[in-house]
This record gives sequence, C-alpha cells and structure tokens, in this order.
Amino acid sequence: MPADKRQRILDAAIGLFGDQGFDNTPTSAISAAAGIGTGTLFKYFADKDALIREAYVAAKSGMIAAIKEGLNPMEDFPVLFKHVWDRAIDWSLRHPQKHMFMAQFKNSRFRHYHNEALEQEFLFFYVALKGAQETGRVADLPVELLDMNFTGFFNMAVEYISNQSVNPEKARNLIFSMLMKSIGPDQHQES
Amino acid sequence: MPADKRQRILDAAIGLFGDQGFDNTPTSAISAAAGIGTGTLFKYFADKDALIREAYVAAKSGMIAAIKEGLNPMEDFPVLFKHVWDRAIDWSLRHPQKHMFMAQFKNSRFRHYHNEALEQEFLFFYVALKGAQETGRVADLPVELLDMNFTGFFNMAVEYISNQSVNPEKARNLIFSMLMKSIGPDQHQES
DNA sequence: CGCAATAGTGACTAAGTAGTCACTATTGGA
DNA sequence: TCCAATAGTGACTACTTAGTCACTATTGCG
Repeated sequence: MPADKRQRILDAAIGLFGDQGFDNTPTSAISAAAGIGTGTLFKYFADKDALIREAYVAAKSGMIAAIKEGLNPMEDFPVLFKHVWDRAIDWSLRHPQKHMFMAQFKNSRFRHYHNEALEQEFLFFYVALKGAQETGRVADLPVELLDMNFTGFFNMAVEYISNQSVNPEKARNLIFSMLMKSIGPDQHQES
Repeated sequence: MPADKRQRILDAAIGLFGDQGFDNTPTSAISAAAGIGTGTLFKYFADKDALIREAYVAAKSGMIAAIKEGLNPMEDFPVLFKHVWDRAIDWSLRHPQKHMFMAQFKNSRFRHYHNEALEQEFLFFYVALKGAQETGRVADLPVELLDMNFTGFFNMAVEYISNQSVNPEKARNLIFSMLMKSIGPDQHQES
C-alpha cells in the first residue's frame, strides 16, 4: 500500500478536523477531500478512531521535526530553549489547522492517549531542562510542571499572535521573556 | 416553563458533555439523564447548538459566581488576584466535568462565541489588573495578554493538580508564584 | 368544578453515519 | 505477454441522529 496515499488521507483528515472538529467530520468528507473512495480509507485505518489517533501522531511528529531542524541538542540552555520556542510558534502559525486539531485532541476523550515514539522524540527537551536546573538557571520545579508551563505559554503565544493584531516576532519575544521570568531561579540577593 | 427543569437539562448536558464531548453526546442521552422526554428538550432549546451554548454560559457563570462569592472588588490587587486564583482552581477541581466541557468548548467550532453578560461579570478583574499596572506592581503588558496569561496558568494548575499526585494547596501556591513572577514589573536596580 | 392555556411526551421521519464487501483496476514479476 | 497478488472502489447495510408533531397530562384561574 503506497505510503503517499496514506499521507494524503492524513492530510485531508487533519485539515477537516482542524476546521470542523473530528467528531463533526464524516469519514466520507475525508475520503472525498483525499480524492479516494470511501472504502479505501478503511484499508489504511481500522476505524475512524484509529485515523484520529494516527492523524494526531502525524501532526505532532511534523511539529517536532520542524522544531528539531537545525537544532543542536547539546546547545546551551537559553539558546536551545529559544530555538524550540521560536520554531514551535512559527510552525503553529503556519499550520493553524494542525494546531487547532491538536488542541482539540488534547481536550477530548483522547486526552489520555500516549505515544512512546513521540515522547522519545522530545526527550532532549527534558534533558536540557534538567541540565539548566543543575546549573541554577532554572528554578528547582518538577520537570512535568516546567513542561506544562512551556506548553501553556506556547499555546497562549499562538492564540495571542493569531487573534490580536500584533507584530508576531515582538509578541513571541515578549511572551518568551514572561516564560523565562516565571521559571527563573528565586532571586536571593548576593553581594 | 419551569426554570428548574431547564436547569436539570443543562446539568445533565454539561455532565455528559464533559465526559464524552458534546459532539459525541446524543440529545436522547441528555433527555434520558435529565429524566424528560426527547421532545421536551426542544421546547427549552431551539436546537442542540443552542443547548451547547447555553450550557457553556451556565457553567461559566456558575464559576464566576463562585469566584465572586465573598469578594470585595475594591480589595488590594495581590489579595484580590489570589482570591480569584484560589476560588477558580477550587471550583474547577470540584467540577471537573464543567471544567472539561469549557475547555472543549473553547477549542471547538464555538471558540469565537462571545457573551456580553459573561464579560460584564468579569470586568472587575480587568479593572483590578489595570489598577495594579498603574501602581507599578504589574508589568505594562496588554491587558488581553495578562488575561490570557492568567487563564493559561489557571488551566495548567488545574491539570497539574488533577493529574500529578501533589498537595493541591501547595501546588496552587507554587504555580501562583510563577504567575506573579511572569507578570512582575521589570527589576530596575535601585539603591 | 370546568376548562383553556400551558407543559410534556415519545413514536416517528428524514437525514446522516461508520464500516462492509463483492467487485474492478492496477501493478510487477515470470 | 500473462496473470496472480495487491490496491482501490462505491453502492449498500445497519444503525444512529436531530428534530417534529399530534397527542396527553398538568396547571391554575374564574
């Protein structure tokens, strides 16, 4: 089974899911958008739920790939952090449907879906975070919290830049500085 | 038409919506859960979309009411801010279905739905924010951004406390301090 | 009480829906 | 070239859905 047809189905699905919501998108609309027969879809995906999960994985791994492009995982913390930040936001602004779909997915009955491969791909980020904590540049907070904090700021940035008419790069940098302040080490005064 | 029956429908709807997603919840299931006939639902709500919107308003205004209970809107900024923070998180932890439903709603095709009355109810918060900016206790950022930042931290706190097994009050206070750091005025050194 | 206005009902309709399957088209190896 | 294995198809089925409507039950007023 050609992999490009599979990808066409996923692309069509993600586009419609992002616009209409996945529970509000018939599989027939997906087949039509992908330019295939209704039966073909089910040769590639066991059922609609499987397609939804695969679409999520496809979208997210595309995002992670964009983030990792040209990234040196051994880079110094603030540079690496800013790289991930900029790439993630740029990608989401360029792919609003994918971003919307992922947000929907995370707030749906699929919210507890876990994908090991996806997690592995993003492991470098946790490692960098822990390294930064050890050198005292990031407050000693649970890594899960730091991760969720990054994600929260990221989502806010995308929404803010999308809906308010502001300079995207200025806003991106402004919000990044808020993020950095929120996780900065406690300021004990030194002589 | 008795208002309590209307409320029973809304309560049933919110519960099911929060658990299964509104696009995945048949109106027949809502009628059944509310203990009424299928036709009765449509005497109270024009169609399913109207019910979804009304359910959102009902959930959100319940939350705002809980936040405002015992609140003095003229209270000094950090106290008022913390009051809103604590009440909002407590309410969401006590009403996980309502919280989930509201998150779904915000990430759905209804994301641009606006309700003037709801906005009015929360105006005091914007006023307090602006006041705090004038006295220099909050950085001079756009109020929309401050609002979104509060909401983002709030959602993170609820998710973090719900999914990680941590002391709710400690986590609530910890994350609040992160929030405060993120919007704190820029530290120009003084003598 | 009598009875009209109001509230509530659930079998029903018309429109979709996910998923199947008997079939056709295409491919690539011998 | 031939033909078997693979890929693709869309009419179809079995089921679910939102919303209706002719009807029944309840209310409250004179």
